[in-house]
Amino acid sequence: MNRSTSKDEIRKGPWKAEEDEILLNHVRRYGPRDWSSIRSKGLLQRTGKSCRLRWVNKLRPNLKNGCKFTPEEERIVIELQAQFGNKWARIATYLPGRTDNDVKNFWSSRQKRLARILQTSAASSSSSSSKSLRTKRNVPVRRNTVPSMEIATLPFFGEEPEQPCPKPQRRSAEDSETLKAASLPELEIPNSLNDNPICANSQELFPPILQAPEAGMTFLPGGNDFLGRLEDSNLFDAFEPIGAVSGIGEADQFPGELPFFELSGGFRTSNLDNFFDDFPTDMLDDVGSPASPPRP
DNA sequence: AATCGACACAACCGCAATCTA
DNA sequence: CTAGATTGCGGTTGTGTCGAT
Repeated sequence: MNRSTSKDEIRKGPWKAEEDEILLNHVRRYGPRDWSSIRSKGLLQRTGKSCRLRWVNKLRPNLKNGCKFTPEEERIVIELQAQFGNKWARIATYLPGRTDNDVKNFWSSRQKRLARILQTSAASSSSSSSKSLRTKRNVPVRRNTVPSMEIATLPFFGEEPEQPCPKPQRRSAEDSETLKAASLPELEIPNSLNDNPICANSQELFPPILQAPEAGMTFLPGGNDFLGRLEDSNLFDAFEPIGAVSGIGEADQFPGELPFFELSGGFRTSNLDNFFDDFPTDMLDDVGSPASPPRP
């Protein structure tokens, strides 16, 4: 791979612990800036760009490294993506401990999954044999699960404090299936950032982040946008129109802080919780070929 | 046991915006 | 004012892991 050779050469690829340590020392001493000087001083054979990225994505304090996105975080991302588009850095400011890269990866992963689901369903719709994902991954059909719109009416703010980063590992298939089979408890995870030590700590570290980036910003729940972007209205015929649930048509206002965690009047868009996970995969069997891909 | 596909994650690249001399 | 340097962002790619077959 020729990751690093001569002294002048820029080193690429995975970071070593020693490099991280050097980078951390630099930040401790000079702060998170002057990235280019790290190389010019001969401390590391990395570009300033690379150093900055490493700091932002891995070394910065209070990052939720190794934590899968909680349903709450997933919902926030979905909402904000509908609102802002692919402004990952902006979206990430609403998710303490998450980086733009995290959000970006999460989203693209979801998009791929959705695209695959739609593709599979389109391909199999003609043959009416809907093995698709369910068969392949042995996903149980959840005909009795609570429809998303009903979930939206459930109490959203849990009581028990969430364990911070309980397990730094990927979501196992078992996790996913458990989540699907018994989604309600999972959906009632606590939402208060203050309950999460890491998040609470983040308030000290990133106070500005917890303010709405734009004061008085109008928050359109985004559900309509988001659904619209799926460009397959038939897909959602089974659901009530979003606006039909407790006056969703009107714009909500962000409170001054913690915009997504303390919305009053019910956070209707929780219908997007685990949006993709909540797809009963066979539901798509009745859907014809999408007019166009979900969204690039 | 081997293989494959899906997924999560890390890191690079190119471009744009911003800063600074 | 301007050119070069630096920083920030979004898109993309590469890799490792895990479950299913």
